[in-house]
Amino acid sequence: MATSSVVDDITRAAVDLFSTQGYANTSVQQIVEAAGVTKGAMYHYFESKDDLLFSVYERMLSLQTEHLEEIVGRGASTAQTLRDVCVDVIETSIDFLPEGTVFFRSVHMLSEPRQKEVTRRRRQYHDVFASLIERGQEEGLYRTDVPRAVLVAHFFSDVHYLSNWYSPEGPEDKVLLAQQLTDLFLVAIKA
Amino acid sequence: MATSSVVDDITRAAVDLFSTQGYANTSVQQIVEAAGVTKGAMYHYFESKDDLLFSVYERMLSLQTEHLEEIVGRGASTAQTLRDVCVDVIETSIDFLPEGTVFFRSVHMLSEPRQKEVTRRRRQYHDVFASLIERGQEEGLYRTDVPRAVLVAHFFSDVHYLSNWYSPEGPEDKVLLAQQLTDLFLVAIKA
DNA sequence: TTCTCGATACCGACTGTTCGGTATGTCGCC
DNA sequence: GGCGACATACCGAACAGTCGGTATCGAGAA
Repeated sequence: MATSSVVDDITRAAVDLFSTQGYANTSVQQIVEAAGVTKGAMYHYFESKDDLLFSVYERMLSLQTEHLEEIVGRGASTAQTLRDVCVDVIETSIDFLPEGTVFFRSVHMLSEPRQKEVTRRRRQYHDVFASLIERGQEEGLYRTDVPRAVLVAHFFSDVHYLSNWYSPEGPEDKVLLAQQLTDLFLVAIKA
Repeated sequence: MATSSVVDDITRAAVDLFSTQGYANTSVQQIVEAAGVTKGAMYHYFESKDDLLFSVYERMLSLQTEHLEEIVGRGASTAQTLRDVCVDVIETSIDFLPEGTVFFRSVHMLSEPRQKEVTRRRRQYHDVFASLIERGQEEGLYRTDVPRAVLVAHFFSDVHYLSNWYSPEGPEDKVLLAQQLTDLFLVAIKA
């Protein structure tokens, strides 16, 4: 289909501009010009500028949830599963660094219902993560002197912060970094 | 001075609105109405909306830099100094939670020069922090198998992320949380 | 094969409104 | 009488979204 190309072009341009200029500072006109299409085309495929932003999140959230389910589904040990989940979410966050930038900067610009939806989806992810830690705690693997919510937040803070300092052109390698951050986390929560 | 009250009222209203609605979604009109003053008053004390945002950062950055210098100036051991710095920055970040929200969400909305200035100031802080870790590494206290930049980012990610999940009304106590997060960090970087 | 018709995929000038910023004025105080 | 501290009406630009159009195409009737 030729349509998918148009949609992709628009999405790509939007992510690019949103991540460098911010959502509010980017006009629809800029996006369509960068994508090489017209406003009419954009409003044919997207309901609103808001909708465009949401679609960026949609894609990321779906992908990460998918990965999570796949990894948990493997049925490995708790320790191995948690490690794999950590590494994966860090790696995919690096793969989608611009999306992450947009995400953390501009979720609050979404309309109420959409913001709720995003929050709901993220919480689902966090809940699975938290239950993994809980299982590990029951197995005596992880410390219990710090509230689980703090442990979870402690991990996701790294993921969140990536878009604020990591540069693919920098010295850090993606795979290595994912292992290092995961290791820092796992060492910290060890019983 | 009565003026300081007006300035404070405006700043308070701005932080409040910026943190709940975002910078771009908050009009100058809303701010002055919430502060109980007029546009004229605001533009008498602030150059622009941008200036208003910057002043919020100014205050936070100055305070944290001040604290940092005081703590380092005490001349305690490296381990103790680092611990104190960590606890302090977490605690003050909690004290200035709305400011933090605004900060991390809207720095990119600042004008180029001001953004540069903010980045410069933050880097200064990070550099002092990094040199503390370096000193600790030389003393054999902290691990050296992970790049220092990663260790630094790992810590500041927690500080950064606070405004995304912590609620003063929630079950976590400020002082306790600061200790817990600091502990997680220090355990992770131990040699 | 040709012609029609509906539908999908766009096009781009236009509009209503919002909002940052300003110009001009007023009022009290030194 | 002039200066600092505001008040208020107003301006002009930017911008999201609209709307009346056109082009292309596939299916079915003739």
